[in-house]
Amino acid sequence: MAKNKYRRDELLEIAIDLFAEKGYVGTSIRDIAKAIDRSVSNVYHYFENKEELWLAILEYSVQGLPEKLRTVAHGEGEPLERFRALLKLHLEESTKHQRETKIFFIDEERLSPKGKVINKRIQKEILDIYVEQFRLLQSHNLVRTKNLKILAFNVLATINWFLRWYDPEGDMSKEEIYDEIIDFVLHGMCAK
Amino acid sequence: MAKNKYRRDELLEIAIDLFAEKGYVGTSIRDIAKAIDRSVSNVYHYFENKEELWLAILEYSVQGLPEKLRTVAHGEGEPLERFRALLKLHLEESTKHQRETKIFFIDEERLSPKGKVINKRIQKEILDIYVEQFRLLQSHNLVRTKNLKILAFNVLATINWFLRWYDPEGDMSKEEIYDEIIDFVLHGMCAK
DNA sequence: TAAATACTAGAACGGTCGATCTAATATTTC
DNA sequence: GAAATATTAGATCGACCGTTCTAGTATTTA
Repeated sequence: MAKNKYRRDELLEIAIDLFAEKGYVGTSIRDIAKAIDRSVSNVYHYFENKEELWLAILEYSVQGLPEKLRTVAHGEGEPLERFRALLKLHLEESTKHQRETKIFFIDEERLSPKGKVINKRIQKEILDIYVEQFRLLQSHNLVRTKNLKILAFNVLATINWFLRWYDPEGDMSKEEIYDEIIDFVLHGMCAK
Repeated sequence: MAKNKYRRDELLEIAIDLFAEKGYVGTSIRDIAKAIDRSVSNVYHYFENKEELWLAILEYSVQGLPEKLRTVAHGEGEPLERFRALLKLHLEESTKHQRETKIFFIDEERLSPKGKVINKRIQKEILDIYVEQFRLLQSHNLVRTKNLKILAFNVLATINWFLRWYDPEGDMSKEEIYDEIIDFVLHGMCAK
């Protein structure tokens, strides 16, 4: 009972790697099976089909992100400091699940209706968290911009684009990069 | 001589539509032929293979972007106003070629080595234009951030992400959105 | 220990893929 | 008007796709 869970997760890990590298359509079940040196049947034993495998990856990683973000967003403290913590957590979580988050954005259009719905829902949840934060900050006169939705898009742009160029092997430490990004975002939105 | 060019371009237009919607791997030559009600051979008559069709799209649209941006970047006027014009042009061009620019970012990893090289080159050219601008602005004490490359990534993030959510049918006019984005970017980078 | 269940491999199925081949019809060139 | 060339359709190729089927071997359950 512990073993099969282990083998299932191994399979998920490999699938994440391949999906992140070659995309959903570009990765075949045979590719995944071959990469972990098992048979195709083994994949179908743990997952009903390719789409369910994809959804399992989402559940395994990205699914929980909105809840984590909300915990910080609804927490205690000064509004601006809390928002700063929100950005930091979001960047950290994205880095931790860099491959999965990348998949999440790359192939969203190529999924079945069911997959699309789930994808859209998660993105909407995250967007709403930010818009809500901006409304709060606005009531403290801490936001300059008028359109909060566009502001949210711009902030999410910076966070999500970061995943495209960030290289763990690069010169700069994660912390340094986080600080630069947070600085950019805060000045981009703040009133003073 | 005019006619075949015309039919070739029609083909390109359809291909852009489908690639933007379904991605490179997700769109077959048959899909393209069927969408324009021609035979598969017709596609292969105008383009050597699928990859060449892709490259033709790049040439048709995105290829010229760096040169256009450079023209503004190296133009006359106050550094900051010139940079503002650069952002505006970049947003306008991206919107004009929204579908192609989207393709450009979506499937970059699924190309042949040749395609990847071209893709990377264009992205590098654009990045360099921005880094150069920032160096100039920095010498006028107009840039707050230390790391110019990360700053460039952040600015490009905002511009490129805009293509993902912008809906021509939406409420806001393009001009309004451009202004919001430019405002966000300028405050994100500027010193004062 | 016997029956039920979990797991695994490999062949096979129907379908689509990019690409090619054959052959016919326009169009241009001389 | 004849030869060369451009353009078209449709059949066909081998490779690969997601998925299923068959059949075997471990492992758990009673």
